[in-house]
Amino acid sequence: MAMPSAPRLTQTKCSDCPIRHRAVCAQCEPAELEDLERIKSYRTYTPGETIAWAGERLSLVGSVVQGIALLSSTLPDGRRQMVGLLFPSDFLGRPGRDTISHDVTAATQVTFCMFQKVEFERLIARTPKIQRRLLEMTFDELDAARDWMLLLGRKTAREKIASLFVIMARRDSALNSRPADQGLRFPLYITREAMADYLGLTIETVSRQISALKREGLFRLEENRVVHIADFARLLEEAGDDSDGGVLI
Amino acid sequence: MAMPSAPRLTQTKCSDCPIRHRAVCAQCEPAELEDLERIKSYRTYTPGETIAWAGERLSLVGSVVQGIALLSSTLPDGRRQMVGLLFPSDFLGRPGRDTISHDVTAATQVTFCMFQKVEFERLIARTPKIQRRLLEMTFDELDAARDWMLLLGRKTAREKIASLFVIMARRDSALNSRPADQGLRFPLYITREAMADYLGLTIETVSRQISALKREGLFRLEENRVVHIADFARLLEEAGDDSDGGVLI
DNA sequence: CGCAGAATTGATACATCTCAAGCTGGGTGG
DNA sequence: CCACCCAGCTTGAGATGTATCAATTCTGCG
Repeated sequence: MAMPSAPRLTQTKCSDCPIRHRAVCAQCEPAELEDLERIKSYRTYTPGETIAWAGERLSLVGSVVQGIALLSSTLPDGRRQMVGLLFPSDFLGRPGRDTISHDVTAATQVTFCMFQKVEFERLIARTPKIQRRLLEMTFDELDAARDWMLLLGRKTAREKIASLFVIMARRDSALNSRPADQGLRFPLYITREAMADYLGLTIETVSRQISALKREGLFRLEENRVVHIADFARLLEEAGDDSDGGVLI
Repeated sequence: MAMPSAPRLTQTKCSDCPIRHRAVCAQCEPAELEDLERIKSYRTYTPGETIAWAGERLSLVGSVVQGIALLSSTLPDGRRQMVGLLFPSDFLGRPGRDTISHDVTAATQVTFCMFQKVEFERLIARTPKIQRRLLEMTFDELDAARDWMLLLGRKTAREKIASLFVIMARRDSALNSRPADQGLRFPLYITREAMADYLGLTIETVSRQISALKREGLFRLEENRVVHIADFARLLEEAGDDSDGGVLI
């Protein structure tokens, strides 16, 4: 399995959209989808491209349709911390605010289904179902952020790497069903630097811990970019959280 | 200034409520407040008391009216990380979920204005204004959690302490207007252990850094529990984030 | 083929943790 | 009223995990 080829999306029909049942529009009726279709537009960014800078005015909000985007904060002296990893169906932006609080960059080629913020605000004001879905998604992100706080504050470098791989395996398998005969595996969409920024480590430590876990047979790497997990339960154990017996989802 | 005396609340009228204009009910009209008044009830917990355990069924949601509550997560081996600090007007619980994801404890005597979750859900379903306010508050908490991720992942112990004091000074001054002639000051409602758990440090490191900053004249401590800040701008600088010139709020 | 960015590996430094001892203030009971 | 106690806090000395600095080695690509 090579890294994803990422064909450029030219999607227009919501009913065929890959994130139709997961995104902010998940609970919409056909009539409500038509409302959305009238005001949506697609935007695609190339890997490494900056989508927005923290503090910038951003008059758009929207969902990741394809690819991965990164949210990060930077201290004045350059230290950086990733604070969010946006997978397909995740929502970017905040209705009711006109600046964005974090830097947003494209990790891979990434396509958004965007709305003008003012139009989206009008829409949620008259469509409580969408507002409710957005509330659910925001609570989910808050829970995820808090879980990440536990990782950042209390886990060792080894546990951090194992936890990251667990999360990425779960998120990937929720989105893509891969042939089961090849075992559990997922692409590492992000660089060592992005991993380091997500985990609050340096790239050297990330590299050393990946090497150590690999050496101990927890996974193998295909061309340094695809992880093949040998024993998911053992990886979960290394992640340090409650060992719930190795259930994937 | 001694630690707060915390008179027990026997509040019943929303219109006199100290958090009336900040909590989830902030935008409610008098008629909507009546709806809330019918289903609300007060609960008070004593310092140190456990309010709920992570994973537990919790059929209540509500707002902190008075006092401080702590949200934390624990790893199987006992390492703990605080993931939230609930001040008056902050909301606890998640409509649409019947378990709570974190441990909740009382740092001080703390009083909640609670609702049965099912009743609150019915209420927000017919009162989009409350749902909208809850969405705003959840976005604010998400932003705060992400800022905390930057602290946990990238700041030094010294910066962490300075940042905590900045946050506590801001939150305290937003709630209580203190006589200006005595300079900027706020009570440390939480123990060194809670600070350590919030900052991802040990209590020894917290203690050493507090001593160091105190020695350098950034603040003084009154009976080890009230912080008198000598130079807020300097404290902000020590916190490491963008030095925006020492504005309090 | 050779270059540039990304990743690995090694040697050393240092911030924070760990373990241990002592201090402080408030409460209790003789 | 004083001696004691205990939880919370401080301070010290040494251990350790991760950062830092510095080479190499990979990998993809023109």
